[in-house]
Amino acid sequence: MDLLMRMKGMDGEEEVELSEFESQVIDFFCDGVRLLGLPKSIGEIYGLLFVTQESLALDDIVERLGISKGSASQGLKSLRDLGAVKVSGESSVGRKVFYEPDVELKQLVGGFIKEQVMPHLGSGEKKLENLRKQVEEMPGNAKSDFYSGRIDRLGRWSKRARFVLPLLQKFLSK
Amino acid sequence: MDLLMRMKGMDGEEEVELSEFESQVIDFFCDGVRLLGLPKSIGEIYGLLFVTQESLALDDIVERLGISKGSASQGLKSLRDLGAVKVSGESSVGRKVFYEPDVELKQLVGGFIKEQVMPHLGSGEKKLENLRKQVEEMPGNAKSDFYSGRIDRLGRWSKRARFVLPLLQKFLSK
DNA sequence: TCCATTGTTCAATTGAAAATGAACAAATAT
DNA sequence: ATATTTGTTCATTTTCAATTGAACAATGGA
Repeated sequence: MDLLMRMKGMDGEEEVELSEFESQVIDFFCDGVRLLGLPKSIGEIYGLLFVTQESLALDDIVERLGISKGSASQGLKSLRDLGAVKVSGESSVGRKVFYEPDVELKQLVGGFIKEQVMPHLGSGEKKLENLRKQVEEMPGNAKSDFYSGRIDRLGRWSKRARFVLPLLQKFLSK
Repeated sequence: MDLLMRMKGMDGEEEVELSEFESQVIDFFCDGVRLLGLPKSIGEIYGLLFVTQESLALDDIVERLGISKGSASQGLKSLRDLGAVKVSGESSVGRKVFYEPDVELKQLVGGFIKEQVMPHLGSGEKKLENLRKQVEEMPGNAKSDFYSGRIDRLGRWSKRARFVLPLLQKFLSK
């Protein structure tokens, strides 16, 4: 790296304040992710990518949002897992990675369902199975009948969810 | 209130421990409400009602769950607002109110959509409208075109949500 | 090789939201 | 009237998850 680039590196870290418009769009996504029970930083990062025409690297995100590198790294990891951001091809400099948002609602919802909802549904069903066994081992009486009915109902809820979630995705396609 | 009843009141507050089965069902609902971004106490209260054949009053809930009266009161209010619990008729003693759970999935999901999702959707649309105005006041150039496209996209997301949510409820009915 | 750049991990800190508990209100019974 | 039961409110405390920041890889360039 030559002198010129080093100098650019030194004072090139302009604290590029977010415009009012950018801030408001980012806030919009912060609200959105809170509704989904995700950390605010994820909304900030996705919001910044959404409102920025150029793809951004981790350092850009850290500088523009004023968050820590750790937060940005973890947030980007979550967003990658969710399929909400993708790696842009135009890297070229070293191993630096640039990100851009996936802006297709269907993909976003699909990723959320797959990563956040399905795992919970699965572990819930395991717990249900365990509960059902406990009921079967109880002495048969009015109370165990009541419990059995409740567990049955939970089982039906679970089935409905597995039926409806893929449908939901389908209806978002077009 | 006579002496007998007073005495019953004194040692009638048996710390009725939750059975292992009851605890596990309650845990099940705690996990569930966390996924929806609601406080744990709401899951506990609904879970207790769900796993109890008799309808319960606020004091019963406080005693059996070992939570504060304030928590129970607020939790029950939320659950009433969500339409997840209803007041049982069989009160009779004073103004004491007994609760039982609504166990119809369709009702529960409907209440959640109406109380939690729709308000957010509405306030989001107001923000969007405001953002669109800001874009219209920008000097026309490549950047404002990009912004305009993004805001359009968010508008379409919102429309899709309003279309799909009622559909979701419908598919849970039977 | 060795230094600079880029990114991850994780223990410690912080902060936002939930729970507490005491004061208060409202209704009923005595 | 007065006391008791029942329930709500809200300022404080607690809790737990998100964030930080420093240490640690891993890669690439000089």
